[in-house]
Amino acid sequence: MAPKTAKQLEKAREDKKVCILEAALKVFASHGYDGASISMIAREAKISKGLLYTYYESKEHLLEQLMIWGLERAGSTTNVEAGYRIGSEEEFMYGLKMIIAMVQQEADFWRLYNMVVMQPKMADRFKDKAKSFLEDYLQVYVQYFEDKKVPDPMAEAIMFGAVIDGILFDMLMVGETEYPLERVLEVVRRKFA
Amino acid sequence: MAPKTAKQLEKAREDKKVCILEAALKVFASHGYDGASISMIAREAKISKGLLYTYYESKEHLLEQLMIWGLERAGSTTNVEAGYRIGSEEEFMYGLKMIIAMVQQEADFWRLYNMVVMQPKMADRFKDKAKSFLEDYLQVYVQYFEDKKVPDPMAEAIMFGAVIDGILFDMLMVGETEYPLERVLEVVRRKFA
Amino acid sequence: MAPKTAKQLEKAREDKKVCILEAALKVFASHGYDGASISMIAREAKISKGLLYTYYESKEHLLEQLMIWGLERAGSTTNVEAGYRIGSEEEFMYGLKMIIAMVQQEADFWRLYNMVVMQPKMADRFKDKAKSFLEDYLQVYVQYFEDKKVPDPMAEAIMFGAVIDGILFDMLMVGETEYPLERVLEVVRRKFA
Amino acid sequence: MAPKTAKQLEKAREDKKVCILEAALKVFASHGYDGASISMIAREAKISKGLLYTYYESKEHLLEQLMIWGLERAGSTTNVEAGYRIGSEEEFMYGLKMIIAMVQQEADFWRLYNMVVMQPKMADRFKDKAKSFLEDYLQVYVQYFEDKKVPDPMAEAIMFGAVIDGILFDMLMVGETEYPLERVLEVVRRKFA
DNA sequence: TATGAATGAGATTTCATTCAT
DNA sequence: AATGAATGAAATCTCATTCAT
Repeated sequence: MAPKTAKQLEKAREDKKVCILEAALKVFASHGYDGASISMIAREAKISKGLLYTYYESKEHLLEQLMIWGLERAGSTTNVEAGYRIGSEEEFMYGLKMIIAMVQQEADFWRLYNMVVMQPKMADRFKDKAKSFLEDYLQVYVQYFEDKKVPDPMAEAIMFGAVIDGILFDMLMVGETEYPLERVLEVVRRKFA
Repeated sequence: MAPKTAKQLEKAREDKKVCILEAALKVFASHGYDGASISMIAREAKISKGLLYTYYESKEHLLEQLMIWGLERAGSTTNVEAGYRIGSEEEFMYGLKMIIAMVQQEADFWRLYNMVVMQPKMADRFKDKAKSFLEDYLQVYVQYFEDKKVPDPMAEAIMFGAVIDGILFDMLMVGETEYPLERVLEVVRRKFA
Repeated sequence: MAPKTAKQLEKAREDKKVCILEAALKVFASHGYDGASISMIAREAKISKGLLYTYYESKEHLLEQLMIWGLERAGSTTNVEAGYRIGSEEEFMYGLKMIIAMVQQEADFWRLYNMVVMQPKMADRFKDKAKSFLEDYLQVYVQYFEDKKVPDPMAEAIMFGAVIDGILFDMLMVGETEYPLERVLEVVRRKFA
Repeated sequence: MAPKTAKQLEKAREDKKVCILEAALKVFASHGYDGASISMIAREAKISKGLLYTYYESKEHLLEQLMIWGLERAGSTTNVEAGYRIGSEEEFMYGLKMIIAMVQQEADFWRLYNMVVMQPKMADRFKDKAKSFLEDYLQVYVQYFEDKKVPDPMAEAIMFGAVIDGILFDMLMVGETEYPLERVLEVVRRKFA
């Protein structure tokens, strides 16, 4: 049952690390970083506290890895990359819906992300990690608004970013089932697309 | 130190309570609810730990009073009340700037507010408190967009709310000095006013 | 309203001290010495904590005075004094009923007394206070049993003391309403009177 | 220090729990429940405060387990069970001496027991636990007195119970060395056996 | 006389982390 | 690799006592 080769061993370690990250995400998201305890996370991951420490050297380190992992997943889920170019209104709306779907799916991560960035001391430690993700994003939309010849494409893109952040924030806050997403997206289309 | 008359005593108590709230806000905002300790708050307020408990019966109660206090201040700072009606584009923009100024001034409170509402268990306990404040707000803008005859005034108002939330979120996150507020507000004017 | 003469003043102080003792008794009896707080006692006595300290210099001192006061009242309620002599079976039973009535009336005191004497450190401090009260008592019964020519009057008196203590203990424990006192006293009469 | 097999581990846990109970008993008995502190108990048990909480979830829970443990030991030490029947005066006196010996041996427990049952709030929580122990006891003596054809066997048994309680109370209070137990037991034999 | 704000020590409890097995 | 007992520091909270008014 136990993996034999070095490769299998490495794979098993990776799987366990992900399993721990998932447990940590669940617990951090519902109790906050400080409100969560290592015991809770270990219990959620169905391993002992001691073992957890062989994968992540401290609670702080675990949070850090969790943020990296979440942002990476966010980056790879949305197909926005540095070179990507939005070609049509349809593509614009499709991309928007993708982002929202991704946040809905990873609601725990984004709730945690929001909590973390609101704490200046914590935010500083993760700013770099979010930066490239956000900048790629912004650039794609600056390009889109330039193509549309709006007066101040950068400001337009920043404001569009605020729209997304605001919608997501409100949805995470009130619960997605109660939010009239379709109607709001229709307004977004009228204003931006 | 103890004033003589009952009135003065009551006044002194009130002052001290506000002093503690201010300290608590500062500490909660920068460390989060669970990350903040009563010791830190007492030190910030320059009183002993024990004394804090003659004013607020528990850490939880202190947070609750802080949320009430902050939302009340927010409600009284902005002149948005149930009956208010926005009459012109100038008034619309003025109101918007007021909100932003308020949040900038009370940045600590809004950072804390954001952290709290992201934690489902905590959010539930404060939903009622925020509800009337938010509903009054929404109603004023629904009215404004109705007057402007936009297709779906409710959705427009909700989306406009998301714009505000998004801008504020981004500003709280990156720090207000780095945020190109003027240019973004210009875009808002073009889109909504 | 305030008393003028030194005598009235002294009287007022005495009254207040008794009022505090009564409050302390109630609170100590239901929470135990360590489980009771000065705040609770002051609240029960409807005075401030500060004022309490002008009457009793410490919590310990308050307990001590309470024990003295209670034992004195017990001594004065029962008409058992050093010289007293029980003359008949009727007097014997009457005296027994008096003791029981007294403890029922002063149930709080005796509950507290029991708790205190079970703690070796505390008991030592109050042994002297209870001693004379108990010795007078014992002597009266030794005399009675001598008159009755029982084989070992001292042992008989000690055992009779145990009977009283046991009945009272059981009554304090189960609650007097549930205790079949009449029937038990009838047995006592058969055995001892 | 941590044994290997699950069985050994369970055994070690059980041993440690008993070790803690013994320490708690000692400290509770000499300082009372509220007067005793977790620090004192941990020090007595030679473990850290923190560890105590992996065995007992709270001070209250520790007391509860201590009462259960003590009553169980009392029940198993005396050979009085529901079906047992006292057949002779010798057996009667033997049983009595057994009870007294048990209480002498477990003096700390009974001192604590007495303190606890004197506090109405506490007593309520332990009444059920003591009930079956006491009822079995009572029943055995009711049977004995029925066999002896005394007028009111139930009252006789209850009074006999009071005798035992009284003797034990007095012994716990004055210290067993000073109590003329032999002579008093001789009186008991004359009256009841 | 009377108040209750204020303190500081200490209470109960939690938890990140270590380590023997 | 895996466990969870063990620790110690720190958290929340309580309370006897003092003191300015």
